[in-house]
Amino acid sequence: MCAWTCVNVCVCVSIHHNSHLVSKCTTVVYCILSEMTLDSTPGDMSGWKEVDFALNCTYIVPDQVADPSFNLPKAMTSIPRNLTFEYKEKEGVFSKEYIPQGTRFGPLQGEIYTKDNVPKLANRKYFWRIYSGGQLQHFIDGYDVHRSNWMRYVNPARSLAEQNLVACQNGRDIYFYTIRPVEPKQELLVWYSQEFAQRLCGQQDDIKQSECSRSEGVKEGKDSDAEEKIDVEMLERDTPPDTPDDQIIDFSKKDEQDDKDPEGRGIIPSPQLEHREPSLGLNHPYLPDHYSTFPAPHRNLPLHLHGPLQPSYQFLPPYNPHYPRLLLPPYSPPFHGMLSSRGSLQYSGYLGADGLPYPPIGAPNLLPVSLSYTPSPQGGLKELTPNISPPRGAPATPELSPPAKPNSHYQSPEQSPSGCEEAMNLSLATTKSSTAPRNGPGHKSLPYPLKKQNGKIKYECNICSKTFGQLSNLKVHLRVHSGERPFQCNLCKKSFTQLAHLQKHHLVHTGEKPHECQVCHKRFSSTSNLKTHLRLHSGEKPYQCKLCNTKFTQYIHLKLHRRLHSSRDRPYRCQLCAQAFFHHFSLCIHQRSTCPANSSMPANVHMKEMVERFDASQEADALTEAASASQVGEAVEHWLARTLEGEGKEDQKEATMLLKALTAAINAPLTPMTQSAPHHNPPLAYQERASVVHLHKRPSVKTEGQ
DNA sequence: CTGGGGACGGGGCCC
DNA sequence: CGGGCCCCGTCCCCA
Repeated sequence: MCAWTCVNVCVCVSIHHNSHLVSKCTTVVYCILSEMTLDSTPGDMSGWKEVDFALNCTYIVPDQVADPSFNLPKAMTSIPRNLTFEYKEKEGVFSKEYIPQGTRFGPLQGEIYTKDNVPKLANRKYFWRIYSGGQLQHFIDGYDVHRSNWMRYVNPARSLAEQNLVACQNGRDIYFYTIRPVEPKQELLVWYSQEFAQRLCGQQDDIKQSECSRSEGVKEGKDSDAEEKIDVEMLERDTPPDTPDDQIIDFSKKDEQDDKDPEGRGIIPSPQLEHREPSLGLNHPYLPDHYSTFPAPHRNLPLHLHGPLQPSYQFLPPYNPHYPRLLLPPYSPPFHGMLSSRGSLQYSGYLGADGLPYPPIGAPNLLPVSLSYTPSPQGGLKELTPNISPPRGAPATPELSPPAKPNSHYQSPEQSPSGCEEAMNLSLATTKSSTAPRNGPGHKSLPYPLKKQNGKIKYECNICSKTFGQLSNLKVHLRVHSGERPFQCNLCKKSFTQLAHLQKHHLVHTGEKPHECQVCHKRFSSTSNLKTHLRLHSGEKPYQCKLCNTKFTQYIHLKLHRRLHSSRDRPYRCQLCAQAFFHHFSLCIHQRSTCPANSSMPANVHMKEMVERFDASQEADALTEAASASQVGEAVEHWLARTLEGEGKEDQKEATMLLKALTAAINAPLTPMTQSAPHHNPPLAYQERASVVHLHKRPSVKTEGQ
């Protein structure tokens, strides 16, 4: 923070065109600098207010202003040039280049709702609360990608270590400030400022007004209390328990409440909710351990709902003792921190990723010159609900199918970024007015440049990094992210990303079933469905539950079936990794042999699966909890023998080895690390986590996770 | 709860 | 470069 304030002195004047801000900034900076120099213990920062962030920020990065004719959601086009959307575990916002500490992004944009005019069916996942005079004044709703800006995509930080942004309310706007330098390709992860959290806590925990901030303290309001309850209820509906198998990255899971499209039948994927968290539960630094006892799907919610809308947030302390450390990162030496990781880097001479010099980030005259087409990463279909199924009578596209050129909303060649060979980054991308030379084939109709690999163009999606063999495939794929659905059914107004889908859909209306089963002569509208049907004749059941070996002809049936296993109470939960078991001895085996949190043991996924399967077996059920190690060992042996009947020699050989390991684990003493007492009858912190590894590698049978 | 059918989404690839 | 076709996968609905 010292560094931050120091640089403020140097840079503010040169950057901010707003003289008012400059003068204020300088004044405040000197004050803080002095204070910090005298006493730099982290505790000193506890008094930092949002106004301090506002006054001390050094760089202001405005949103990109996109040409509205591009018809792309503002949430995508507004992203500043030094940021980009990327898809890792999920979609997020990443830095493209070094961003110094003390950089301000924002303000957050979105639909404004007062308490009274929040639509009943509003999706509150992106709600931000704006307070004024201690009262909740309105919400900013980032749900609509056309009204919100890129900030809606910034993921919440799950730990102090990864947090690099802090959210502050300044005036009636929300800004994100970098609280540490952000390295290139690092994800931006935000958490509330202390004050912000306080306000939210105040709402939730009835914190006394006097404990809240001087200027923006929050008064507990009964209205908002009621509102919280509603929110939580909605949340419960919004996030149905997931299937136990977190190994399956399934972005097509449905968010049943909110994602109903206007047609009321199709449900839009909600990747935001899915699989955000590692299964082993990273504890948020602000939250005590109980936090992890809440179902994972809740923890997966966006930042805004981690707030008072969730019970878990109750544990957020109004003043977090850790927080000041954020402001004084240990690696940020006084006076140099801001540029420390860049050595002698000077902003005046800063070279962009494109190798071209450009003025300091955030200078007002530095509005991006490019429309970096960064389609909504998580946007996918979800945020584009209005486009997907436009309200009747107001079709997004004419009632012809297809109504428009599929790529009509992409940039025209004239608008497209430069495609010159070296210009593979967005920094050189140009706007509509650009006269930069066009690139070779495949570039001109894409709104972003493509990379080259060994001289060949790599058709890579800039959102999810999927690569394609042909440009046309990539273009079609991009609709998944942009939400573009150019093919609309003129009968029911449903729209589709591909003409073939529309054509298939038409069969719904015509009743045509072109595919016939040669066995029973039943007819089907699709080959897929015919194929599924044929399994009934062949007896093929490719989907097998690894816990009880029940097989199914359809994957969805296996998924439904698995819930039965996970819904049973598993009272014995590992306190290290949160995996739960039906039996105490299974927990013991787990802790001695397969607990992933026990770093002293090499990860053995086969063993892990064995333990899970045995735990769910009838042999395990038959044992008493007081069973001796030898009795457990005997049961394991019996279970293995039964399970492996008819298995191949290889499997048996492998199983024998595993049995030995398992038996050894039963008899092994607990390592010090795993000696936590079994957790009896806890609320299940996590749903069962199924393994993706298949003990018996039979290609014809797909067990869970396959 | 299981099983079967219907519908749709997405990607590969050929023309 | 886009259309067309095919395939795989997933989910919903209902019996």
